[in-house]
Amino acid sequence: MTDDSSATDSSATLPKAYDPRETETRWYRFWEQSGFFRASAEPNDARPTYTIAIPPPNVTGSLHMGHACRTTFEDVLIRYHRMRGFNTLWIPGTDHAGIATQVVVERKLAREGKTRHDLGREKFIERVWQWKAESGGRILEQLRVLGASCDWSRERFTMDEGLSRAVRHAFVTMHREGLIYRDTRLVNWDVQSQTVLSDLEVESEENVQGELFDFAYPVEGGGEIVVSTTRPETMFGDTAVAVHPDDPRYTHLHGKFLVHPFVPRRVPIITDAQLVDPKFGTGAVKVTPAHDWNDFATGKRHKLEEINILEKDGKLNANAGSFVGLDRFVARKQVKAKLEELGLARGSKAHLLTLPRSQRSGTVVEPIISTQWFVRMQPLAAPAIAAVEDGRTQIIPEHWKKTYFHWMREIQDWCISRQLWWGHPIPAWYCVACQHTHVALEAPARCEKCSGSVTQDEDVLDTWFSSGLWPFSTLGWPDKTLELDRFYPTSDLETGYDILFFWVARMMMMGMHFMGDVPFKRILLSGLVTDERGEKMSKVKGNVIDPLDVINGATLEQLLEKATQNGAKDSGLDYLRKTYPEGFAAYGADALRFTLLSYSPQTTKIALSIKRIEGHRNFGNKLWNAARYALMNLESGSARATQTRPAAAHFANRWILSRLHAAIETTHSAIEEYRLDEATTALYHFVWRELCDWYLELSKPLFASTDTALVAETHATLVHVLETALRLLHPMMPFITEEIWQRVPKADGLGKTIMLAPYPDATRDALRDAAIEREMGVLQAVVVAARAIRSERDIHPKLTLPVMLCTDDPGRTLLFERERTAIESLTNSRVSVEPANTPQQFSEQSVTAVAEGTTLLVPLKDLIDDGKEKDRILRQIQKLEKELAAIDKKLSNSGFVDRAPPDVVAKERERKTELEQALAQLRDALKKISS
RNA sequence: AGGCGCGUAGCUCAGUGGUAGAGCACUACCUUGACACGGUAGGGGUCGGCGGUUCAAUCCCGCCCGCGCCUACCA
Repeated sequence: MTDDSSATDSSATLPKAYDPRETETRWYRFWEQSGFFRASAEPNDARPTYTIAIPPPNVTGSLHMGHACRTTFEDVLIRYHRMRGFNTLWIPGTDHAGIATQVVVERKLAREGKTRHDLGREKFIERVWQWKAESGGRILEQLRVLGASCDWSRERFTMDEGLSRAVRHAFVTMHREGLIYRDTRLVNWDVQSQTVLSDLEVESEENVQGELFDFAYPVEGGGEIVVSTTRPETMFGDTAVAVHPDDPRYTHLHGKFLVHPFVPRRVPIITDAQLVDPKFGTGAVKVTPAHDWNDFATGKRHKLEEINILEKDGKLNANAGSFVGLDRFVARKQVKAKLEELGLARGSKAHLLTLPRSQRSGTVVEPIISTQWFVRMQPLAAPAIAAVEDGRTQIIPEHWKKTYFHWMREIQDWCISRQLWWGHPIPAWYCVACQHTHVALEAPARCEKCSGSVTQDEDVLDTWFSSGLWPFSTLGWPDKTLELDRFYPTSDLETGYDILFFWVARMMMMGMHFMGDVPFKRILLSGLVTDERGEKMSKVKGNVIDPLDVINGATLEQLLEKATQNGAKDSGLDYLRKTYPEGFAAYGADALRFTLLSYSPQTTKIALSIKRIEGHRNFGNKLWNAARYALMNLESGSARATQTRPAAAHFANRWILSRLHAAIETTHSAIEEYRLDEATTALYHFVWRELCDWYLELSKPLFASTDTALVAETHATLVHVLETALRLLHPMMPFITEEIWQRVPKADGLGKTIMLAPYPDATRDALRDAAIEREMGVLQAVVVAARAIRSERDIHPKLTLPVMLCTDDPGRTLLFERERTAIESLTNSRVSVEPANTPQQFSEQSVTAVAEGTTLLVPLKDLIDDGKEKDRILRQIQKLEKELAAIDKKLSNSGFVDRAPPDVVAKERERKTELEQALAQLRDALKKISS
């Protein structure tokens, strides 16, 4: 804590340092209560629309950096378009997040010593809704803290009535069209959550150190055949052993049978060239059709029996004989032991394998045979592929297109039923009497075939089924609404690349299918936010950075406490201690936003650095102080911001208007290209380096002038540039810009809020002036050179020095004479403009520097150390000689002169002349010292 | 195994076929009436390696090394 951070300066209207905490909530409340976020539903509103459907966060979740990142990006696009006069709609909402939410509630129940089965389905779902009521909406409050300007009046939830109706409608329609079907096949089973999973919900853990276990099956009538397996317990489901048809080792066994050592079963030896690689292991493969993907296919080829050996909880069932009731991993050990005992074990070796794990529970997924609902994907994928191919939807960055196409072209049918209780019930009913299946929007009273009674399918739909409809279900679909008509297709979708398949691809398919048009025109895929080491944030690692802690501040103790609560390991706590010994200051939402925006969208990893956030907090403070300076000076005049460029004649004023022009244009094109990182760089540079470092400094002597017209012009320029810069920055830093903007003196009728002010326009707000910029370049070079002399000589800033600017160039002479006061003010010197040959005539000892064809001469009789001065000049000479040599080499190369573009050659020649001139001047200076 | 991406200053990252950039960190000096969450001036890089194309390569192409991710397979 700095000692006087909250102190106020008596002479200024603003506190010395900007404190975001109180400001941010205050302005957000004002915006929301004023209805500024609302999209227009006016039937006659002719403005173009700009729409984003928010990626709905988990309703019971809380904000993480990934959300913060996307939300900020979306908010910038929304605010930018709103300021540009679009009818903008940002639809907020939440997802019911089936498994995730159910697991959380089950865990809470477990703490009471109960399971969901103790409660029963109805009571359990009540508990989930209760939990949703408690924690739901928290995450939306957190989006508000970030400044998200969503149209909250249109907030949706994937399980609310309207969206549930959309889900039923989609299911029934697709079923009628033959795109949804029910089938019995091998699926991924999560024994912990006790539900089936889609392929995408299975993650593979690579290079796990496992064991390849060999054992022998006795052959009927004598002999044996040895097989290898990583899952010995599955042998209860073995219904064949396969060998390669051409493998001579096993030819004599073709057609024979094996004796299962544990259960009364004859196991046939089959030949299969597809399954068996004779070079692997023993060349003989046990076949378990009910529990392995390849074996399932093999079983179908050979019409093998499919024997399920697992209960839903992963324990072995009655098919495992005396092993019944054992957990799969316990069974594995015992099977091996028993085989040893029987003398059938044939050794084992270490083996690297890939384990399929449930994305949710982390448990090893078991393939089992089960009856489930599926979506036929190929017919849906085709139009979604075409839409990206022909550019109706653009993917940014473009390289993700390949990944999208690859997945879409190899797409597998999607298992959409889940054995959960929390989710959309499947709108299917089965006749108790005749088993007939009814799929309908509402429950049928009785079976349409036999009039028997019906019961509803007990399963629910995969969460992603409802989120796939999000871009249009939130707009009222399946009804034909004004909103659908106006806002579909939406404009941009911003999300993490990790859910490209889960969500984005499915929205594309659903959108094309139901709306006949793409759901969004652009897909913007952002990277994953990691800690500063580039490691994925995880609760166990303890490296999770909560956006709210960054915004509101947190002590190290608070960070450690939170990490501990989340189950962080000691190494994680050490990391926190080491990396953030001081905790976080309250950097504010603006600083966090600006930082998240500053990372290139091309990158797949956003290694969030707190130092960078701090730097952007400092940037906000810089802006704040620029405003303090401006407001303080404006008090003495009557200048008002008008949102129209003032007529400026003076050098400094014209220069800043010219730089403003560049800043506006760069920001504009950067946003249009979704390069918000470039926009932040441009704005940072403009505000700090150009506005503060140069213009504000140049304005100081102007305000001291007695020329009242000049002072008035400078007032007008200053207030205009400040007000425009605020508007330019507003989408990225909404809070501080509003806070300052409200205090800027403005002409009447400029509105109540910066967020509805027009976005700056280079033509209206600024004026490019290339000649002035060139002059300023000369002035800056001379100033920098003079300052360097001071700095290298350790001359105290308070000491005013004489500086001679020696040149024969009439333009420069004029410039230096005209801007003498500016140069003097920027360098604390007394400037005189002299002829170019002055150094030769100057007999006193002096320090020399060369800039822009001008020799700077600073007579410093008492302050000069000849040796040091000589070294300094020599170093400068060496540097220039090196550059000159490189240019000479190029120019003496006929290939370059003949074949390079003429302007490039001309540029090199020009630079050569400059260098030669500068070198001559430096050598003169050197000679003078040496003599 | 295939695909994609990455490798640039101590750190985090931009970038370009024509003299290598930013922020932070670092060094020195400075509390000057906007700002020490600051100012001024500095130091620091054979742009992962090797070849090729080119007048010219950090950038384009090929190979290699290292890292990350995705998809598939693994008895």
